[in-house]
Amino acid sequence: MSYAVGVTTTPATRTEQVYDILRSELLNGGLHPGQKLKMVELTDRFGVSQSVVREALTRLTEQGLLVATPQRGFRVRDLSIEDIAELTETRIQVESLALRLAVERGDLQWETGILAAHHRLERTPVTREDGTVSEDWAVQHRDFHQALLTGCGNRRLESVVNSLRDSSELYRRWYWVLADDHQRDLAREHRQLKELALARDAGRAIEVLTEHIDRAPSLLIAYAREHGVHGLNPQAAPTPQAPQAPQDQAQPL
Amino acid sequence: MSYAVGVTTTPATRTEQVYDILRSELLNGGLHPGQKLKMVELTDRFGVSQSVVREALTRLTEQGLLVATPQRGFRVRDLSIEDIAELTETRIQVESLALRLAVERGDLQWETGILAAHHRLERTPVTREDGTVSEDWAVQHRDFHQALLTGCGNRRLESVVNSLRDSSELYRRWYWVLADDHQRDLAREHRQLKELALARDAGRAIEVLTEHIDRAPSLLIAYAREHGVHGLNPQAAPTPQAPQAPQDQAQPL
DNA sequence: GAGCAACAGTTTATCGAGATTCTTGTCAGA
DNA sequence: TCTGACAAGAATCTCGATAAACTGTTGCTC
Repeated sequence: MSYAVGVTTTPATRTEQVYDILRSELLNGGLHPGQKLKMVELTDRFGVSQSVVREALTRLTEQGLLVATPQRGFRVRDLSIEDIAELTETRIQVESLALRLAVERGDLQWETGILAAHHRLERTPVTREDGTVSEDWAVQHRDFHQALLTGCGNRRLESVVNSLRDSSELYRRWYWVLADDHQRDLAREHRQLKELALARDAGRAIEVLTEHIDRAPSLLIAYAREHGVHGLNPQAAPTPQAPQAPQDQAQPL
Repeated sequence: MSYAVGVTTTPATRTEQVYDILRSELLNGGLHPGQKLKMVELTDRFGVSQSVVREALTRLTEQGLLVATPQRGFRVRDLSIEDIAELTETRIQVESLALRLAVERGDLQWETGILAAHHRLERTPVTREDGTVSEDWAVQHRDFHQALLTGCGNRRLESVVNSLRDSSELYRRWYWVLADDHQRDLAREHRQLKELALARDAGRAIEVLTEHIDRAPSLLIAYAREHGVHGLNPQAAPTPQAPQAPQDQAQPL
């Protein structure tokens, strides 16, 4: 899935390249909730035409990562406590479902995949030297959770789970910054998940997964209650490590 | 939701108009699984530029209703037994979940909504004079099921359910034609759903809903097993009532 | 007759500009 | 000081054309 490091298959179309970059910036917290995405900026930055950027933004909009208003352009989806709560509830329910099916149906290949993904995750440092979350870790993390569920043998269900997880990623930076949670032992949670899945203990695996998913959003909601809802407004928030989009790394395609 | 009949708010952009039309044709079975969507045809038909059609198609692709291949255009998603099975399983699981939450949490407004939607559904004839399924009924049907679930108070979950249901709609015509099922008493199923929901009997409501969702796909799968998998290939199938896209109704915007 | 290469016709991806619509800032009047 | 109208500026949506890629056919070689 992400082994092939040196192969770097160049995407066929420019739209896809722009889409990939924008998407990864969104999921890695490079863009603020509510932030406006300006056409000219993006076309300049990528050195492509409007059509290309527009299609990329349209796709991200359809995924629920952006919001489009006719004649008024695109912006990053807004944060709100209600949405975080609903999103989290949905994720917990649907992902538990998928995990149960996976534990029931998973075969040898599934087991092996979990072991491999967990090993890679374990050996990838969470943060970089400068303290920001490593993109590499984010990839391994995603892969591990995907490996857990892939045994369910239902691609539709998997894709629902993935799409919900992506939506949560939009908020990850804000979990990390606003509700920073130093006691958390992420590695332990992942180890438990791996072991319970392999032991085919669906019940306890779901318990751990629920706690795993719920922890960050719960803290974020608690933070917001404490500091007033406006604590969730990124502009007003105690602006964290380099929240600007890395637009200085601009490089034409 | 669909009360306002005379208001016909003209969509702001041309893209949206084209998108709406195409989407409704897809969901009402106006287009074959696997069918190619040609640019020139569509631009001619709607009297708009390529950009407009392209954006509409891109959005439908992102929803999983179409499939896009770089340099090779767009086509309607293919039918396959595996996909129908997976889609149905996912729908049953997720929709049951939402129904359980709705029954637990629904308030007076929810109850009223179910009654109203059911009444409208009951009074709308299923088929038109010529035997095809009425689009109006399809709308009322959708609204009724949405009313059932809206009590769950979770918009994310609702939107997952809706998106899965839309995907199933893609296949509805083929259920109808290939596995035509004359013994079925749809009205009774809906009445039961309404009554069990209002009686707050989540368990039995879910039983009925599961059967309701599962019936058509089960029959279709059985049909395919009997006639060979190629029975699912619309081109090869005993071509039903007017399977052509209604492209003669072309009218520029 | 099978396989391959070149060619013409068709279709898609991308571009840059024009027509519309929104946003912002200024100014007059209450 | 505040409200509302107006105009300049900026951004979006849509268009039609060009460049690039694909498809199918023909003719050639073995």
